[in-house]
Amino acid sequence: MTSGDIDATRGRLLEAAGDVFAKHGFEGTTVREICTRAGANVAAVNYHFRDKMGLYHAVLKESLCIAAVEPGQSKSPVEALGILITVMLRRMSEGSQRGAWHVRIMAHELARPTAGLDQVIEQVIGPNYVLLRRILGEITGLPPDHETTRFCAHSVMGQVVHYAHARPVIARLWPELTMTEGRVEQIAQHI
Amino acid sequence: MTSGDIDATRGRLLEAAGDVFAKHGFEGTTVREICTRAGANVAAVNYHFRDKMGLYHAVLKESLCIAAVEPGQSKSPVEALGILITVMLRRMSEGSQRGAWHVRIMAHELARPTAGLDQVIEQVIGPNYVLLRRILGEITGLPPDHETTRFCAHSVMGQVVHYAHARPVIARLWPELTMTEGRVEQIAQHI
DNA sequence: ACGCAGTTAAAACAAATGTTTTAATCTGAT
DNA sequence: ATCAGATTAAAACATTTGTTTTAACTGCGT
Repeated sequence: MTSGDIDATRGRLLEAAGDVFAKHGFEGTTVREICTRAGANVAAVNYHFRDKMGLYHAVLKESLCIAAVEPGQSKSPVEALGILITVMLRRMSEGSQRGAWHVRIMAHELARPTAGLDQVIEQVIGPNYVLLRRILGEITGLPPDHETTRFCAHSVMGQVVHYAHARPVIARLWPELTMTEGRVEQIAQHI
Repeated sequence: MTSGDIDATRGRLLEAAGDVFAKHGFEGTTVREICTRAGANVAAVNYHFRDKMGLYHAVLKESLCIAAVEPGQSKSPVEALGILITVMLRRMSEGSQRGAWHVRIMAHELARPTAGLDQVIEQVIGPNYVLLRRILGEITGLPPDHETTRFCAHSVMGQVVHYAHARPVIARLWPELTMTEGRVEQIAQHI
């Protein structure tokens, strides 16, 4: 099994690890559960990746490369802002898909940071942050690194991630809320 | 040691447990670390509280009773909103004090909910939620359970908790930000 | 002094976890 | 067919975890 279906078990390991890490966080997951899900042996993790930590970083690298946001630039700034918010919201609201991994993992990293936090910030949050500030700067007429622009950016990010991270709380406070396209207009209206 | 300094080790246990649970979450903490910090024996946890879980709930009950927010009602709605936001922000920005426990614990509960989540929602978040909606309803002229009012409440809560939960991220995105009284005016301005 | 209930200390236990080791199995080229 | 290297499987290891057990200690009333 050297070539052809390159590393079937390695791929299954990554897939299972993404699910379990997203659910339980790094410390909370056991390599045995990952291997059971992947139908692999316990030693497979230490063979294909070096560590449990090596597998974690591999999962992050895999799930982050498809997470960058880059909407078209042809629209007006306010439209671009709406598009960006929509994209972020939609990405964070994806069910249990691959794209939702880094959101769940992010929640765990916020509670208990590991070395993976810098990875996520550098490759996903940072770019989105500068893009958001650029758009907001165009809207307000202020430079992107102005204090007010930064505050606005944090307000937007705060509201967006709130609907992703605080979902269990929101579900209890407002059980009737369904996650459809009706929220993008709310956020767009709020600015 | 039946009376007088009622349960010295029990109190030390609660104190240490609050710190460690806030740092590591429920699953991440070991009863041994708690007992070491408290200068108690390993069996002390199972003696004074029933379980590790019993200690966890005791910590929550202790740290939640001083967390309710109830500002004076004599001001105008917009002033009340400003006061409420200020109080929430200040409470969440407290250093490593007792009052900051439930914020850190909340971050862990969001990432990995346990039975303690309902406790926190019921005793802290829920009351603040209805109070916030009442104030917002007075401002907008809409009923407190109107859809728009709820969205506004979630926007406010999202921004507030963002500065508390996403602190490690913010620290990397905007290292120069210092947590003073300069933020309350920002949030108050944003509404 | 004695005993008694409440409390603490030390040791042990069973289960779980990350990792390693060692042997088996498979694949493809010679 | 055979050999070498890559991959998988099974078992074992050392450590850590929550919990229990058993004995020692403490203060206090009789």
